[in-house]
Amino acid sequence: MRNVSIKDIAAAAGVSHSTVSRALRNSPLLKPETIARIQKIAQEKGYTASAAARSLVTRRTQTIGVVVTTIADPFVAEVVSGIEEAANEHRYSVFLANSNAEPEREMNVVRSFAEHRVDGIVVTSSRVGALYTPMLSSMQVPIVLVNNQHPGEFVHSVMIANFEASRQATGLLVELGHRRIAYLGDRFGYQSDSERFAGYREALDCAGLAFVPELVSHGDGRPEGGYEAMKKLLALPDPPTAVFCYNDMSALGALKAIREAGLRVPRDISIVGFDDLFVAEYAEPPLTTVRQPRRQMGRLAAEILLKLIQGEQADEVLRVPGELVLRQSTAPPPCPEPR
Amino acid sequence: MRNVSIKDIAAAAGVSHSTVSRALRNSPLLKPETIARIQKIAQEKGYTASAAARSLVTRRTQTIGVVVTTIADPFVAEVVSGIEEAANEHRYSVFLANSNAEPEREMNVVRSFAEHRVDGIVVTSSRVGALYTPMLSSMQVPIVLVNNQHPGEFVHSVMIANFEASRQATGLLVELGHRRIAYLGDRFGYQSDSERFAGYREALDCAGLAFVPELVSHGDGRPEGGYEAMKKLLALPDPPTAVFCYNDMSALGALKAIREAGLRVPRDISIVGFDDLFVAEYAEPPLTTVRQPRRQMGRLAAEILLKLIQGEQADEVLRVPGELVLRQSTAPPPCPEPR
DNA sequence: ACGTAGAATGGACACGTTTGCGGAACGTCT
DNA sequence: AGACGTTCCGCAAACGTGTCCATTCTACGT
Repeated sequence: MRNVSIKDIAAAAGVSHSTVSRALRNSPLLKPETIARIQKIAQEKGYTASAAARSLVTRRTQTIGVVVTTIADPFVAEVVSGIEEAANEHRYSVFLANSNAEPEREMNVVRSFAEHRVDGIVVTSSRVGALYTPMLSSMQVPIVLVNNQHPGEFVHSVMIANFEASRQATGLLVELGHRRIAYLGDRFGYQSDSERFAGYREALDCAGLAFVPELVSHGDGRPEGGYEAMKKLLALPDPPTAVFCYNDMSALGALKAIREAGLRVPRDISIVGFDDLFVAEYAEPPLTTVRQPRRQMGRLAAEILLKLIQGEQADEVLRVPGELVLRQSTAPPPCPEPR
Repeated sequence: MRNVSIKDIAAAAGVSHSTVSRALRNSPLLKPETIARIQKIAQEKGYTASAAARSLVTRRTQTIGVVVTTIADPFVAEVVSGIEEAANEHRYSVFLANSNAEPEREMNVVRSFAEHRVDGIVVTSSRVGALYTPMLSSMQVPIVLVNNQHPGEFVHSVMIANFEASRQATGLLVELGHRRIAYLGDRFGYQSDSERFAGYREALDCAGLAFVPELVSHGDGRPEGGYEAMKKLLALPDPPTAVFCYNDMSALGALKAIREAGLRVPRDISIVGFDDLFVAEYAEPPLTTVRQPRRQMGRLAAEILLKLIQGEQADEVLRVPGELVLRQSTAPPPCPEPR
């Protein structure tokens, strides 16, 4: 059964289809009673405009594409939630595509977005494939990145203020009295890792603490990597009394390593994470960490994108502040053993 | 700058646009060299077909709509990941829409899907608003539900085999030697709760254990509710030695309540969850739970939907088995206090 | 050389919408 | 009464593609 079109309504109302079109868009060219009459008929017939036909002539699809490495990543999911929310408020719909960081899927994503003529794109994947960058930008639409590790050739992005947040987090450990503070980083050379590391260094400097290279260990951003990296730190002759971790996932692994070593958090060692993933709250002990306003970041990215679509100016790199969330994985350092 | 169309290519190749259309679709009506020549030109000009124009005439959009309450729910996100994956393999794109369980947004979702003429819909939200059910079904497209609590008027759905999984999980506790096994359920009357409860009852019956009403307590499916419900159980004169929880979220709350009561898991009390959320693995202790093959369920839902779109038959209610994952929150009951 | 079957291609319309332009109806002013 | 300005509406073209039908071209058999 065909969908009812503007012409069917025109026939029913005894007017031309142009008039119907205008009536449905509340054109001031029509007299109010005509508008009301036509809208009533449209309502009765259960009319729904065809986005395809409309966008064919308006050259706007009211649609944005969102690429993610995988929506199964809770971090990404919340960002997308914010994007979708903001888009919806502006009557935009979102196409979701997972790239899985696979070149083939990345091609599919580009093709799909191009064919559907999305008005703009938000990329929420830490890594964008090299070959895929030029393809994305070749399709003449605005693009906004969220927390991207290689913003390189793109202009617009929304990012967490890594440096400041990291300095603040490390600062907390300093204030608690720690003097041997380790940095458990990420080994992939991401921009966020170097920024967080820089914040860590800065906090040490401010406190007049010397930087000790042995106190830096690298994981892989996941619990397994954090676990191994923490074991190395624990094996030092003089282990740290506090560890600032690149992210919560690493911190989870670190917690496990510490537990297995028979030590207690925060009594023996303090741990600070980064992200405030849901699990941070339910770790044992609940993790002190830096909250990233993920949903908000998604909203902002969408709003910047929508501005760009309207042809307006928008922030090029927007830094949003993190928030230090105090839980129970941080405490003053243990008293030196009495001797 | 306009996108290059089929006509531009026709002009460049000195043929009619119909020929180009055929060439791009590898029609056997054209001779191979013409096809090759035209495809080459299309390639050079960076041609991308317009999905809008195409779907206007084919009456197919190669698009499916996915409604979720919120993509920020990790459970949902993984299901969606599976849906998107399967859809992509069949060259379908997905529209993602969050309903947030708000009537207004639900209306928006329906409008948006209707206007975009999606070929089918997957609903991954535990609750579908009453008013919104008829709207969805009014738009003449196939619909598949995933783990929906009120499948009511819809025909097709994919669900976890609650009863069997729950019986098995409770059975584990029985085998470990527990005799006072509690059920920490959900209070909203969801179908999954009653099915899981039924499985629990069945396992008790099989083991010849009497059902004790006091050993049933209700949370709200979230940690807070689980926490409160567990406190009630702990306050009993003769508390349970094991608890089977409606889901992992409730179990997390239960773990917290137990910790606060100064008891240890699993030494004093065993806990089993349901879902195998990511956090289950990193809870303290790591949680024994029932894994739901979320991604797989998403894939299946998409595949059923795609079959329906092709006009084929498909399973009406597909039950997928859960998998009991043994971790460290379960052990034999404590020895009775020596006296 | 000519008719013809079959292969290859073009013409035209349709899909559903928006919009510039022109025209009819109506009222107002001189 | 005629000129003119408004108000309201219809006509037609356009967006990019698919496809039926008609037409041209090619090659073949006689």
